[in-house]
Amino acid sequence: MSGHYNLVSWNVNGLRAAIKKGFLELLLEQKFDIVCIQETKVSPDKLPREAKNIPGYYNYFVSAEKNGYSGVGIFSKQKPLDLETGMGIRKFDREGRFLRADYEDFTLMNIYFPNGKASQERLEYKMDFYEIFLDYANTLKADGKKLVICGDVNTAHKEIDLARPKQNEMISGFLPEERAWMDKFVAAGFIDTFRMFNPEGGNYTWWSMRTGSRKRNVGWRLDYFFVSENLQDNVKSSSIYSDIMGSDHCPVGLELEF
DNA sequence: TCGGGCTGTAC
DNA sequence: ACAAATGCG
DNA sequence: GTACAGCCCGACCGCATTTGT
Repeated sequence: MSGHYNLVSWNVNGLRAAIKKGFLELLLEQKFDIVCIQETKVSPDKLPREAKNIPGYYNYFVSAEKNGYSGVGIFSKQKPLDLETGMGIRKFDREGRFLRADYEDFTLMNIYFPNGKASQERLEYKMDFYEIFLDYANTLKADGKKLVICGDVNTAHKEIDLARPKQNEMISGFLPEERAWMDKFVAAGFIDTFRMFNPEGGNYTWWSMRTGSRKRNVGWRLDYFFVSENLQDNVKSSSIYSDIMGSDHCPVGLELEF
């Protein structure tokens, strides 16, 4: 069995706006075998025709019940053997944050984890989502599945993962409890693939739009590719495409070799 | 995220 | 049809 | 009385939707 997969994950901050800024080029160049996107902010019936008719790709979407909110999607050259559109828990599934695609060589999960900044309630919702997801991933792992987990995790794991750690210790996205969950997730055997190759600070995937932070690189690393330990040897590279514009996040990438 | 305006403390 | 306000991040 | 560190607060951008005229 041998194969090569080039994957990319991108929080596009509104798919329709991203398309106007040239998002579809990423697909038309055919460089990636699988493209995972988050924050599509669109329901399937409002999705532009051209996004559904990209030569060479199957496409799958879930959306929130609330209009213009959340939503994730996958473009895939290979047709997955199976597709799941949620974790099976209504309070999470109604926000369109989870897609799972099963391939012969691995199981892919594309996730837009909740943002906890708005209120205490939303922080609790985020922490609940984290716990349920870890249970879900551990169950698949116990089955011997090879897991690839990507998306917007909405937490910077360590001090090295954001430009202003001290100022944000009490802000959702870098709270002790959020970071502790990421410790637990990693301890459970899920590998932050970017750190397999790059130990340096200054590598971020999100920059605030409000004060021109991106050109000064005042950012956070919120977007990740994780793999289960049984896939570690198949990881060929993991990257941050910080020069690709069109969203307040930039894409992250993973190359797998079987 | 960043600056202004306010407080308090140190010298 | 356009402008302003709102919700969310 | 001046200097400085620390805290609080508000404006800030962009997407999509809803509301108002």
